[in-house]
Amino acid sequence: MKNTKKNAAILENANRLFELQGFKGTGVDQIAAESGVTKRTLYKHFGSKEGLIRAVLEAHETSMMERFRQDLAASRMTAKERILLCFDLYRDWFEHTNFTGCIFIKTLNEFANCTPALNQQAQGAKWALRELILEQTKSTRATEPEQLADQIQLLLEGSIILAQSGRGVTIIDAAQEAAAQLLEGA
Amino acid sequence: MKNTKKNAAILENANRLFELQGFKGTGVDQIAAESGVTKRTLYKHFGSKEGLIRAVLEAHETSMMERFRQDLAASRMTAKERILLCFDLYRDWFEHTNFTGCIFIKTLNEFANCTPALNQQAQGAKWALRELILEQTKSTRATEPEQLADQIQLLLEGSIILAQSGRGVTIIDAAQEAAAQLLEGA
DNA sequence: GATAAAGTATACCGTTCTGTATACGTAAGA
DNA sequence: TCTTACGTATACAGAACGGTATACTTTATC
Repeated sequence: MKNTKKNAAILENANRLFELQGFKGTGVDQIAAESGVTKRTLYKHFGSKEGLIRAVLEAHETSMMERFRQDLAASRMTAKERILLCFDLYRDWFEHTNFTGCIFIKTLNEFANCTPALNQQAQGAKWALRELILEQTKSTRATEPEQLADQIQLLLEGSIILAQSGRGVTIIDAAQEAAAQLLEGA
Repeated sequence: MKNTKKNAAILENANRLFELQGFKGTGVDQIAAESGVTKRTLYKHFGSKEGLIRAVLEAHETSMMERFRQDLAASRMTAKERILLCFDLYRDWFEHTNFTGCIFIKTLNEFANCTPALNQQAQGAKWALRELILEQTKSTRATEPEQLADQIQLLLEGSIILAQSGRGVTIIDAAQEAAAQLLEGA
């Protein structure tokens, strides 16, 4: 019991600090300190910094996908509406005070050429999102659901970058509009 | 003369290593060593690591924009064709053996909450790209050139992320297709 | 050819990094 | 109650970090 509570605290703080400062910009000491835990304990639980990052990414992917599935299944909507709802979810994310970009994108950029395991994990998360979108595009009876799913994801990923680029939250409106247009044409 | 040659060598190597390993993942020692220069010289030229990063970003933005303007002005094309050509340029970039993502996106992700100056510089580069796209969308006589430019950039930025995510280079085809469709509808 | 700038080699400073060792407290189950 | 497992506090090892100092050598210019 205590075990899982400490564990969760470490994961939460690690996730927060990694998002704020990046992976290589965050020391294990800081994570341990802010989690109210000694380094010794942290290393008992996760083995290494890389092990901790793996755990953080896994937890993040799980909660992200759960969140998506919940929100998409919540109300009775058409597939098209569900796809457009994704952009609303992103809008909420961007409006959150602590928005600092996507942790998987951070992973891809920090570890691409030095830690393949982490890189693959981040790629896996992005792929999972695509599969989720694909489920929806298939339901729209679009002629090319795979390409449509790719295009929706392109807009979503792009919106993360531009939201980070000082473009206001309004960038998501342009993305949503584009998605609507693509859905119409498919 | 020698001065500028050393200077260029440092900038090139720093750019390459930052792209490969990230900013915080690359030490000044390595940059100096691989540039055939002592740390002393590097610090004489750029003052600090942050100064070097600033110079790298500035040089990168300059050469990127020059490259774009050259390629877009090369042949006689319609504005729509020029916009679609941007996706071909990105395809070339992705196919390059050393593609490791966008250095400005790396900057946004590594320095968002600890070095505002670098963050602003990266935002500036993304904004410059948008302005370049906007010039083209205005020429298409689209009803909403600003939103259209945003949408084109969304697709371009998204394609960088998905190209890094193990999705093949083919992702750029989906992006280009989407752009064509948006241009048609505008 | 003298002079002054700029480069080199090398060593160092203080800090921070990941990761470990030692020694002590605490909780719970047999 | 005793043991086992897990936590703490603290200190340290060894390396890498950004940045600087000293002393020697090259290079360009007047």
